[in-house]
Amino acid sequence: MGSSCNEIAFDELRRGPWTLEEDDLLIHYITCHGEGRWNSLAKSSGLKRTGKSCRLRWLNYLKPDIKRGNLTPQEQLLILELHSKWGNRWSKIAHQLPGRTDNEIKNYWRTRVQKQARHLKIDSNSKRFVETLRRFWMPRLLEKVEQNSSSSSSSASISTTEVDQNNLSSIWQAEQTLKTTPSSSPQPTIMEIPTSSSSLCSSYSMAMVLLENSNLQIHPNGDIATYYKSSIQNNDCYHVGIGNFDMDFIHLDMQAIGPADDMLVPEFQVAEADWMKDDDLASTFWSMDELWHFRN
DNA sequence: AAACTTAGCAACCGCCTTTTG
DNA sequence: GCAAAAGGCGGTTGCTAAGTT
Repeated sequence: MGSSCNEIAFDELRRGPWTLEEDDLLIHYITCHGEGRWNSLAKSSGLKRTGKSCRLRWLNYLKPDIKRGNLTPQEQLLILELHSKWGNRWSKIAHQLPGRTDNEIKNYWRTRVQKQARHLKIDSNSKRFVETLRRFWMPRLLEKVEQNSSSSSSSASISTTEVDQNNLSSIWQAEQTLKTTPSSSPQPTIMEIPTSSSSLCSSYSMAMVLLENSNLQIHPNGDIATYYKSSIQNNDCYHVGIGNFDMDFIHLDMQAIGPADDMLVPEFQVAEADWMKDDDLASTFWSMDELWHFRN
């Protein structure tokens, strides 16, 4: 269909890995003219690439706010939770993880998570695998989050789990709102979570991390969470919903420690199916820590 | 040391949706 | 309202480095 001129142009299109020169050209062009209109951008910039290729390179690699390096346990937890909720909606999941791309999350899922499914001979899309993640892996990640935070609090090193005390107090206030709500209330209470909490990486509980992440991404301008409170075996239980994000928590009362150490712990207890009692499966899963990137 | 395998990830492909003229 | 172009998304491929035999 195209003219011979266009065919020649097509033949000249570059493919494969980008060179430093091409990256510089793209960055410089976008800095001057902004992103978008990728096809005309590709032509005007002098790059011998398709518009799609330029767009992908920019969004997945060159954009300044791209975060590089291993996913943190917090991020892994969030991916697992969101994937169980939304499935392979990589772009949607990526929107909940600042600086992470859909491609990166997709790769993570395929290379790490599906590998485990294969290892366990479980279909990664099956309910059973989801339960395995919830029962064995998510608590393990949670443990890792706690470990990281305690080690970071005892050293001066900067890490993603470093606590911003001001934001922590905001979260604490939000939690107080949660706790003071009558448990007999038949209607969900609306709770506002301050946006200033967005940069918090809580070292105290995954619940806080999840709240923070959800807050950060779903409602950037004044956030509203709904929750239900109930009580099981003397523990306060909460169901928290922020936007499309829902999760159950148990409140563990640790009075002597004080506000910042009061914990909300995700409730991963699910109805125990027979296969869950399979010691072999459990030990197989637990022994796979080294295969996962719990470091960082 | 060489051959082979595996893991990780950047990049491409094709399809679908949205935007533009 | 329609067709073409552009953008977006999920699936797949292929390359490279690291690990294993």
